[in-house]
Amino acid sequence: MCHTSGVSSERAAHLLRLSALFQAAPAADVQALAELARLRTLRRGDVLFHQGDAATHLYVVESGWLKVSKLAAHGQREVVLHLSGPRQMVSGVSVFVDNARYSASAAALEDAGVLTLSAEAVRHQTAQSPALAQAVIAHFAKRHVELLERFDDLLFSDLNARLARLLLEHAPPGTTLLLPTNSELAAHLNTVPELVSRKLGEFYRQGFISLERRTVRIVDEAALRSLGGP
Amino acid sequence: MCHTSGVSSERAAHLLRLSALFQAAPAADVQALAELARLRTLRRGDVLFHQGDAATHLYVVESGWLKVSKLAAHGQREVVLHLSGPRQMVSGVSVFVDNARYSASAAALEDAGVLTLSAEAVRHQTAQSPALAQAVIAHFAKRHVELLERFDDLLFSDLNARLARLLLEHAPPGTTLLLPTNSELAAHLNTVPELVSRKLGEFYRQGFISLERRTVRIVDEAALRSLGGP
DNA sequence: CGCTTCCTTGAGAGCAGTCAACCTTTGTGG
DNA sequence: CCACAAAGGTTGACTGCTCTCAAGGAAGCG
Repeated sequence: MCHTSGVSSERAAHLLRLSALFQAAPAADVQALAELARLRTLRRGDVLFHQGDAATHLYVVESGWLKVSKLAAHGQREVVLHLSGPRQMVSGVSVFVDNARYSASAAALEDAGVLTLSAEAVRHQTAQSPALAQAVIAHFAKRHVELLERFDDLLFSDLNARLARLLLEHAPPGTTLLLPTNSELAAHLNTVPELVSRKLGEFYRQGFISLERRTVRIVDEAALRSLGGP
Repeated sequence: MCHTSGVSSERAAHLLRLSALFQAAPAADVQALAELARLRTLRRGDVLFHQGDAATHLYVVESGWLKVSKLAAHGQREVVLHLSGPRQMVSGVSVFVDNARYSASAAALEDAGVLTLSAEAVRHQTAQSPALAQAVIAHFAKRHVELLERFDDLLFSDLNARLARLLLEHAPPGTTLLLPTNSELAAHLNTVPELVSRKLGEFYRQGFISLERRTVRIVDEAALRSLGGP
């Protein structure tokens, strides 16, 4: 599935210092963490951790993209909470809760490399370094606000609105976008692939977007905005 | 609407030290905050802050209960995110985001008293006191996990399951519970009062609960659990 | 070319939401 | 004590959105 290897502490320190979370922390603190870091390689589709697993590690993406998602109990339903790219932290939250389990799953969207840090080490370093603690607080606060926005999005909007907003965000008028699979879109919109297909078709027929193969371009921005607004 | 008054710093310090957030912090740090604290009195229904207001203050509940909820854009729809009672913090998150606005609203469920602390002062003290920073991190992490559980609840369960779980949680078998209004229940379940009425009626007719006036008691625990489980 | 995967489309079912009417309870003032 | 009003609760009929199932078509890859 995936592979863990040692990594020079200089390289790890370099990566950590670039990360959003650790860039504010003193070099010495980062160095201490870096010595303990390992680099793990993921292939597209590999799962970094499953929802419910004991939260033992914190990860920093080095390359590639991960998706963090929640899975419905029995069904196949999946909702994407967040995408994490280079320099971003994954699973920061669970690590700071006692005896926590991951409350979501993380998987690689493409081949990726992640630095793994043990929860214990991170907590210890954070307790030592006020600057690092500040950075963690700022990160959590930001993530929390993002999550609340997602709440609004998923609870108060119908599918037309969610899809319209997704298109406006990812394919700003004037640009073009190669769509991922309908399944992946569905996971972002909290729906099923069939509905994505239908709605895209409707938008096309109504002249809101142009659609060629899987390439989409916004034609009628105003229409999409009015769908996304209310 | 509501009333702000000075409060002796000894009393404020005492309250703060009892709060979940500040109990781990050094006395000197708490004292500094307490000098700046004011006590605000709310009457049932008063709104402490509205979603979208600039996030200028952090609040610690002294007495009474507040509900933190999100409101749908135009409609009347409301979803309760969290209830905060004595010693609990309200709006901790927004205060640590730059130029943030409250991402939810807070209102008093009953007459209440809250200590108000300026965002600036809290951020400053947190930067000074590592122990306080640790407490903030632990609090945020816990809140984040709670929010993700709410996600599951609202996105992956139908109304029967949500109501069943709410009943099991608030009226453990053997105990009895006086229900709030259907509107309030609806806000917890992300639905409308009519549906709450209907579902409670169904549960009663099926013999899952006993219902007299507004007093409910669980009769068939297994049935409710099986509704809440899948 | 055949396999697999994904996309598309139709038909139908179910849950949730809306609207409107009516009923119950509560509290107030005459 | 009654009359009344206001707030909340209940119920029925109806609509609409989303999901499911199933069949068939297009695209990518060996």
